[in-house]
Amino acid sequence: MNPIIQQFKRYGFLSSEAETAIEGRTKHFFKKKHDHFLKSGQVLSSYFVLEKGLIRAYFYRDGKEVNTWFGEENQIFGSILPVYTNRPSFENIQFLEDSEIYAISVEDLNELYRMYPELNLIGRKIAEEVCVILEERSISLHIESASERYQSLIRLQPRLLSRINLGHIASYLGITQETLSRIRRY
Amino acid sequence: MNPIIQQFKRYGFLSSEAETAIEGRTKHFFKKKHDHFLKSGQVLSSYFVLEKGLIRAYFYRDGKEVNTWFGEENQIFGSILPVYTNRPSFENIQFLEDSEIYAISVEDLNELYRMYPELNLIGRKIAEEVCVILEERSISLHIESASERYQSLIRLQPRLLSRINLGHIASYLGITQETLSRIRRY
DNA sequence: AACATTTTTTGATGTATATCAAAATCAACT
DNA sequence: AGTTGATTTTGATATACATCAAAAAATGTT
Repeated sequence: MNPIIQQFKRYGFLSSEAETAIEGRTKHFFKKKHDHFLKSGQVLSSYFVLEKGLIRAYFYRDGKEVNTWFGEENQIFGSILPVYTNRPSFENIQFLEDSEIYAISVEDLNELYRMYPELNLIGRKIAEEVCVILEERSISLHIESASERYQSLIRLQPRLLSRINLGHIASYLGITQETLSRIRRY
Repeated sequence: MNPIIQQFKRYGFLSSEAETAIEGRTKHFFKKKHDHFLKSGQVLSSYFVLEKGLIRAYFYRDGKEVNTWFGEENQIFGSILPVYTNRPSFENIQFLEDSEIYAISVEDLNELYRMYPELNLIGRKIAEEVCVILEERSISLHIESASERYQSLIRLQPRLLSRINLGHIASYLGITQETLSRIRRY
């Protein structure tokens, strides 16, 4: 079954008409490790679900990459900014493993919101869930030391550590790779 | 006119029935400087609009207060967590000036979502806007130095600085008051 | 297996910010 | 206006983390 529909159903009721309409707009891709799904400023971002694989979102700051989040299987993602403003994201999204992905474009999503207003409840729940996650992330960055942030990451996404190299993790935590290496040594 | 309705209308269409229902559930308070609107764990938080005044949201960490945001006139606030989970917030909300406030409880809001599903579009837009703000805040905490965060705050909420003492601002920025004082001296 | 490349660790040193203590300034009240 | 309490600034020192350089370990390739 289409994993976008599957995810949507976790948040609220979906009529069979809406379901069919989503089905018809869902795109299915296979991507290789290191491929990019979105390049900032180029494409209007979308909601998507990783059927298999691993992704990171990052942006550039002073010519260097800064990771903002990692995505694993069976979650729904997408930066909210394009959905809210209809402008492209500043984020790039790259696959860190060979991946299989189901996606729906922002244009299609907004059309679906118009055609099936019931979808707005699901959209609201998803956005509210993202708020809760972002609040936690802000608090972690606000008050935790580097080592506490590392512990928080282990708690929230334990499987990441064996799948991603230290440089990417350090960038996500807002510290250098050297500092992360020393933190792990204790 | 009821400022909650006024704010809602910025995000989408409101039927006159929904408008009347919101009107009937809106509460109007006057609060003194230093009063609390919400104490964490006690009351289920709500959406509200400051007609006049100034508020801060904070929580405790190791017995010390940490400010998470400040609210000024003509914005809509409320922590999303209780709306999403139906559980009380960990945040306290305190008035920093004598204030006038219009509020709607989470229970009432959720009832309104059930009675007038059209409201979900407005709720979605509000949650999406909060996501965008929280993303900015996370990035600021992630990559900016203390002094850059201070500049960001000046840019986003310039009027705060003359209304709030340094200790509160420093706590929001995640630095000590002494460091903020030195940053301002240049 | 040997070589090249990437990733992780280690060491030496620099910098931003914290901590503790006290002085200076500002605001509130009689 | 003078006294009291709160807020802000200043100074001395400590700590967490960054930077730069290089070694060590792991991984990929022929």
